[in-house]
Amino acid sequence: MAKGGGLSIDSDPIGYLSLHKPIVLNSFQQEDQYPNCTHKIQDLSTFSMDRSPPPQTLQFSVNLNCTDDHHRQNSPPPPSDDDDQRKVVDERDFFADDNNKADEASADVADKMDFDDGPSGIEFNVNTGLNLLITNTSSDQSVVDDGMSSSIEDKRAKSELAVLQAELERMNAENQRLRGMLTQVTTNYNALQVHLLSLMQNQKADNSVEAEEKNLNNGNGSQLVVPRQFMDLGLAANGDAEEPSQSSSDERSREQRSGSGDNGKISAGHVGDEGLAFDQEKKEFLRGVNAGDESPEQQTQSWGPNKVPRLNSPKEVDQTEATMRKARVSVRARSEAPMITDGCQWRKYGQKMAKGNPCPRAYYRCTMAAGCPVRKQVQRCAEDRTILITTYEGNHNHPLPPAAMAMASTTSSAARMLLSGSMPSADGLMDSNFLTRTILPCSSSMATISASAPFPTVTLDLTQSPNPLQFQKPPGQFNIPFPNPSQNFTNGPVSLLPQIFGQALYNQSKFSGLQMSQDMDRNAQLGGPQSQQAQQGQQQNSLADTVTAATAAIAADPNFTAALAAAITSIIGNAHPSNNGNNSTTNNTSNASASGNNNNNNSSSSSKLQQ
DNA sequence: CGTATTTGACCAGCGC
DNA sequence: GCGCTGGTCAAATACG
Repeated sequence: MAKGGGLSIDSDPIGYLSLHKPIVLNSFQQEDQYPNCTHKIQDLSTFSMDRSPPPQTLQFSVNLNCTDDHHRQNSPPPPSDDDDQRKVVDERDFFADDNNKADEASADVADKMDFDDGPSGIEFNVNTGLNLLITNTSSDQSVVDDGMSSSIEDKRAKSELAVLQAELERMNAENQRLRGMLTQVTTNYNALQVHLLSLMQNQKADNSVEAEEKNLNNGNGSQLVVPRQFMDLGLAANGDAEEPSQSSSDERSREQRSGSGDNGKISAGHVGDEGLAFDQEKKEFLRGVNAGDESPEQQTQSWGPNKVPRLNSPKEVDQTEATMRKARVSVRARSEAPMITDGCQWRKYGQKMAKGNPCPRAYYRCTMAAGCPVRKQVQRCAEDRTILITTYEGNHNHPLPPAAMAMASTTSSAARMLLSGSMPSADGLMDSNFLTRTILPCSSSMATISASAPFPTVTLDLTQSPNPLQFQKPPGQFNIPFPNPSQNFTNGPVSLLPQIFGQALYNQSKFSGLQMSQDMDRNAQLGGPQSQQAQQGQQQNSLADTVTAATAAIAADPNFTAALAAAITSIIGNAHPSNNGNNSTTNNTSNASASGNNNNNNSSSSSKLQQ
């Protein structure tokens, strides 16, 4: 049996295809049966390759044009129209040394035969879709045996194979180019990160100088003092548990309601908490409540004599607190599950029907540690009930698992983003244009800041509605791109998000800039002379924190390398006026990312809460 | 029996 | 002051 033209596919260095094994394309019939057969390979240009780990698949189709009539006489009847399935020919058959096995393989190859009565005899086309299972071997020669021994056929086959090789080379070149782009993007990302850190460090230095100067000039910084609640939205998830704002007011009110004799429960709860500054602070507060020597408002004012200086006006304090303490972060995601998995343990403590929404709103509190003040509300969107709206409030007072740290970090950063953005404005409205221009130039509706609501809220929209105005978002908003924007979130992908940011949080500890940001938070909470300046610096840094968290998250996991490229490309592309930013890239990469990260960590979340 | 959930009641804030 | 609404409490209930 004569072999056809040789097919040699070099192993591509990039990994697109590693092919050394000889390929033997058996004819449909052996040549000794049909010596005059003039099979002509018409088309060998359509093929695709699979980059998945070995065994790899090379899939292409072969059109054979035969003018001889022997096939009509001996060939099987034409297949039905739907008989176009492509068969996978096992390597054992294709690369068999003896003809018998090759013949067996040949029976698997014939897929589609289109008969055509030509003027000079019978002519029919054989359109064969091959799905070759290829493994990496040491052989370096591939041979196509179409059953014909003529040199003409061999040459034709060779020419077609040359086309194939050329296509392979083209794809190799394209792969190289894509790799180069990825490298470039990664380099740019690193450069931006370094630049960001340097800017943040410079900012810190400037703030320190300014703080000293102001202290010298004014003697006190009370005029610009930020309420404690405002500063509590730090990176508590990093293990730096801080007393969140919500808990302060909540427990204050609770204490007020319960009276002085009902503090044991709360106090006991804090015994087991991490050794943190706010514990002493709260104990002092509880002591004050027990003593009953201060009204709630006075307690608020004197909340932290060692933390935050008293404000000039108690009314001013209350108004500021009322606005600031309730800063929230809302996450919108498509999910059939009643609650997204965020790594924390939650206990439901209430459910109410909210106005304007037929779906009830569920109230949860974190139960991972006694006295953890974090609350969250879960409610389905009235317009689209597949969308789950989860609103987080407060900071955890305990260490969190990575998955939980993720969401906590995200919400914390987002909240600080919100607060820092609203700070400079007297009416509580942030300069969204500034934020949009400077930090988040992309225009997709992924995150929204609403400072006009009674409580300033950051909304991270993971649903990416085709119409950003579908949910009537208020003015003053900017967006954060996520690598998985258009995914129809189920419980799986939703829970993936915390993993992303959780990993990012691990990396954050390596970033001096973020550490500096945390230091600023501590300074602010300690109410030291640099608190207000630190807060000012925080205004800039908090924005960068979130962006850094997102980008670091992607970079942290090799599986998200493609997502990194997509995300940054999206940002760059959206920043460019001529690019309106399509989602195809991010969609593809996100899918790959999701599939590459199978360790969907539901970890410590209460399974009951998922039902 | 311990824990989690449900659900009606209560409270605070806000607007009229 | 009254009503509305959001948020929380806590007794009752469900569940494992």
